[in-house]
Amino acid sequence: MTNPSQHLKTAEIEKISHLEYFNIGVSVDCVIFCYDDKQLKVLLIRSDLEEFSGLNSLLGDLVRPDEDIDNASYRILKERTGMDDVYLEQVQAFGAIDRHPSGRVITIAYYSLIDIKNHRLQLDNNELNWYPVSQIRKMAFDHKLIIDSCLKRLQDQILDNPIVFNLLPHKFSLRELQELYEAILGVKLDRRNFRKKIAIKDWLEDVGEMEEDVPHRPGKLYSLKAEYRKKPNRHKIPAPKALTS
Amino acid sequence: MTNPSQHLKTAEIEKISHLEYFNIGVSVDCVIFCYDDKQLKVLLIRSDLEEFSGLNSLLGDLVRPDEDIDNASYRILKERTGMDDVYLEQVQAFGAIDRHPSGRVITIAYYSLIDIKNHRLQLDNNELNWYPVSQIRKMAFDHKLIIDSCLKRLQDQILDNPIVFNLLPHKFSLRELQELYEAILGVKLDRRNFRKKIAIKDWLEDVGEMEEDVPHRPGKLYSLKAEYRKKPNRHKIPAPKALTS
DNA sequence: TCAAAAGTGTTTTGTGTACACCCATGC
DNA sequence: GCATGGGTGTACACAAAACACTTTTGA
Repeated sequence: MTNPSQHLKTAEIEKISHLEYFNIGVSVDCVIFCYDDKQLKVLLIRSDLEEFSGLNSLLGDLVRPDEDIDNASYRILKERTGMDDVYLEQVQAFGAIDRHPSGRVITIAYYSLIDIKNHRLQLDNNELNWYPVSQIRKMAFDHKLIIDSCLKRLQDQILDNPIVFNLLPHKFSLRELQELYEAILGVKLDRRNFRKKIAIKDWLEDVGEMEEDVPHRPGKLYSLKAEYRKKPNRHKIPAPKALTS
Repeated sequence: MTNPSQHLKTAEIEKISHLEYFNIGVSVDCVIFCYDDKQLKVLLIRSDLEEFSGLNSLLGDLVRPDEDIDNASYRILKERTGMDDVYLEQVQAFGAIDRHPSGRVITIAYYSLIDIKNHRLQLDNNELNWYPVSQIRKMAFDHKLIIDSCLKRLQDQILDNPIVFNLLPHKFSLRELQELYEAILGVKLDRRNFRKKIAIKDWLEDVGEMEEDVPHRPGKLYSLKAEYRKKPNRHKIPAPKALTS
């Protein structure tokens, strides 16, 4: 056996010998969630590809060769919504061979949570619009599959991480919060049990104000404690405990 | 406003107008776990790049333009281990700009579980070897980060899905199973509580045999029920319930 | 007979869930 | 005064955790 170090090659040689493989497009697709009208909605755009005429697609773009993939998703979000301080999280890559009619394009899916009241989009035409997640059917590309994956991930995350507050205004009532959880999880929750669980998590602080202009008894307003507001918890580190002793 | 359909373009035109973006390499990296010597180990290979001389890297390869990304990970596993009926699951993409010295290469990480006793690798040189996860330090590329992510995902999954059995021989004792869980989670478990929880999950069947050649009282041997053995549960669908009423 | 692990149950504690009544406000 | 949601507590079931002794085998 010869010395392994003799087999070493430089990165440059490595690349040149595989040039034909650098022929795949990489895109990022953002599943941008908002909460509006008691529904979880996703921002979709009318596809501009003839092949998908009449169908909606996610907001996405090709990743530039000099651009980090996380930055690409931020860029798309900034370009489309004008917001840049948002919760964004990668879900996974989708890479079926024929998922894109332009050629081989692998896409990396991100989901994002934004407060619609914090930013009014220019929805001045019917190209770009919010659609209730529950009503989304056929989409361009494999985007229905991507939305489903992102929704599932979101459902998993909200149980342990204080991220849903990115979908709400700064001040909100417990009823609003509960309705949001119900919209995301697709289930009805018991009010007393819900409040108990939220209280235990200790995420909220009473802002000392009440709801106004509601046609019933006003509820207290809360906001997320500052310590949780600073940075979204990108790296979930839930210690495995269900089986620990 | 003009009719939106006038703006439609074909996929072909779309691709031609973005040709410079089809200049990114896409690779797949496999974190191949096995369980050996009461330790969780990963299959690593000595890097053949000068830039990473002396460091180990994951098994990976560029995705071919006509190859599905899931298939690419299967191909790598097959080429390296000879096994093709294995548990494989995508974790996420890693796409920092400078993560690869050859140029812009985005990688998609998979983890895999194999039974080392079911297949003896040709480890006849020191290029390819199993390393205990707990002892892995510096690696080529961002592969340490990738391993950490995959381990975390594995830890999450084993609590609800019967996947660890891919790391064990067909027949095993409850002690072996418990030691495996302990190796993956990095914690000690209580024997009685562990057995209770495994019994509740109802994954196992008694094969009616006992351990042999052990220097102590032999334990019963179990195997995973056939219904769980057929197909690994690739699409985890855990109904969110912690907050439901 | 010793070492080493197999096998087994009970108690306590915490969490999830189901459920009902009075209160405050706007109209 | 009526409709609407706000706000609160208790009882039961189940799951998690702590914990110790006897049994079986090989050496």
